[in-house]
Amino acid sequence: MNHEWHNSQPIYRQLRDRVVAMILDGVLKEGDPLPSVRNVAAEYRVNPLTVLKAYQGLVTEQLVETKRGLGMFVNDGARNLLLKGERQKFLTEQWPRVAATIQRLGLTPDELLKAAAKHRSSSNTAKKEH
Amino acid sequence: MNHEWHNSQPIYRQLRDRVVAMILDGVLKEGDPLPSVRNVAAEYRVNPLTVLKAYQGLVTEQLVETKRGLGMFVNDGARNLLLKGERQKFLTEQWPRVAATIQRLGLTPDELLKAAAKHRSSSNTAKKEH
Amino acid sequence: MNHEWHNSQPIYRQLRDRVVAMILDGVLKEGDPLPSVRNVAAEYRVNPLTVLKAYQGLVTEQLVETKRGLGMFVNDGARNLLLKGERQKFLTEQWPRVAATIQRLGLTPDELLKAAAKHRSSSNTAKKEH
Amino acid sequence: MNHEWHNSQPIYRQLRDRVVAMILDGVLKEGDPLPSVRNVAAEYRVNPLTVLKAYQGLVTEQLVETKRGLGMFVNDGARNLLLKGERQKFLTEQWPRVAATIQRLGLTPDELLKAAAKHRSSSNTAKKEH
DNA sequence: GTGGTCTAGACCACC
DNA sequence: GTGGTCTAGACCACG
Repeated sequence: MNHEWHNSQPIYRQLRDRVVAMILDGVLKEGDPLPSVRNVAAEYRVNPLTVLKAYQGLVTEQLVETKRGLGMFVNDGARNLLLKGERQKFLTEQWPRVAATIQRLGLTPDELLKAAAKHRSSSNTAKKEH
Repeated sequence: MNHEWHNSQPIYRQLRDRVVAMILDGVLKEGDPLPSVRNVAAEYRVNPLTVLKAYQGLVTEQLVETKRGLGMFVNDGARNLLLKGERQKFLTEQWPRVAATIQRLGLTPDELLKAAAKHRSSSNTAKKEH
Repeated sequence: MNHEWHNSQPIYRQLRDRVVAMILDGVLKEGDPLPSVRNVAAEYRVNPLTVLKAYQGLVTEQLVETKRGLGMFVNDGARNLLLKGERQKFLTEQWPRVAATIQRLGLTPDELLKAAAKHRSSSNTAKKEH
Repeated sequence: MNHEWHNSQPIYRQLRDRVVAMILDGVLKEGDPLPSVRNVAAEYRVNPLTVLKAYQGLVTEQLVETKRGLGMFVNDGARNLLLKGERQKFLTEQWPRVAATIQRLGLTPDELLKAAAKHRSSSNTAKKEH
């Protein structure tokens, strides 16, 4: 499988978002171990330091904790914390601008739904088993 | 009036988007001159070079054309070009990720509309006359 | 008729080149009056000062001279002066870079001739009577 | 080695053309990294911003792509893209005027070839190994 | 180490 | 008055 980066965002940010998505989607449950830095680095052909930086961000967000010698694990309550924090951030920071753009471009709900559906298919390769 | 920058995006990008919005909203019509680099720089208390960079981006996007010694002017067809290009870009690049987030956070259309409405009020100060 | 400016070069330069071309082509003979500043400005929808600047350049090049109250006239020997000076300038300044580009792009004499022929047709509107 | 600027064109434009030439000549192959902004700036004794401007132009031309923290790299297909684009641009924009001048000055192919040959010798210092 | 953004200030060409 | 180019120097984010 080939991994693609949208270069608009730093890689470590994209890695962080990826993990967050996995938690929200229930792919990673509380108590589960995160995939090891080395593995991720190898699979995504990225510098291990970059992965580490992403993971450490998650620690300061209190979403995961590290057990020395064992690895990093999803914290209890991580999912709820995320649901609260991310909703807030999304609704106040991201959504307003997106909504303005939608209106400005005169996009109909129909077009939006169609576009969303089309792109969803390309991203469910790794998601099948939950 | 006070101008605020959301520091996530570079200023010149925000300036560019501002002009694009004015064209899409019909505030700037085709053939109209853009506010001069110096004026914008003074009003927004920004370095002229930064404004220039934004404007030159618009030139390479063929939205704007410069007449030597006179200033920069909105090109014919700029609005249509924008409507086509920006819709395309938005639907394929920005929207899919936003839609995924919405679904992941379990946000309802109701919440979205409410949030959009709340933030719209803060931005219609200067827009009254068309 | 519509006049178009290639904005890569300043207008006054293009005006100057236009007159030079007319002299070289024999459209303007020695002793002939140059079209009046006012007329040119009106026809080309350009600021008269811009035309004046072009004409004054020709004076310092000793190609034309001004007779107060009468206008500006092509000097004796202007054509020969041009043939010498322009050839020299063209062969040392312009041509070497053009030749390099031609070689780099692998353009054949055939393609060049065809392209030249195609564009010649668009410019002989004003040239018919000599 | 001493680097000279022909002051008729802005430096950043000359830098851009230099890179384009290197791609066309095969000195820079697809996937190769461009010399770093800082290095070029130092070597040519130019402000880094100027080099950056040249490079960013290449990015918007899609000839080059930047990898965060690593540098800028020649895109796949850059050479072909150039061959198509530059030929087109040259034949329609530059060549017609040059051809007109040649004809006007009554220059013979012989004179042109001689002039081209003379200037070629001054520029093949660094090109030997491919 | 890489590129990216911004500032302050100078100078130029053009209209 | 307009935009355009360049410099010098600072600071930042990224890998």
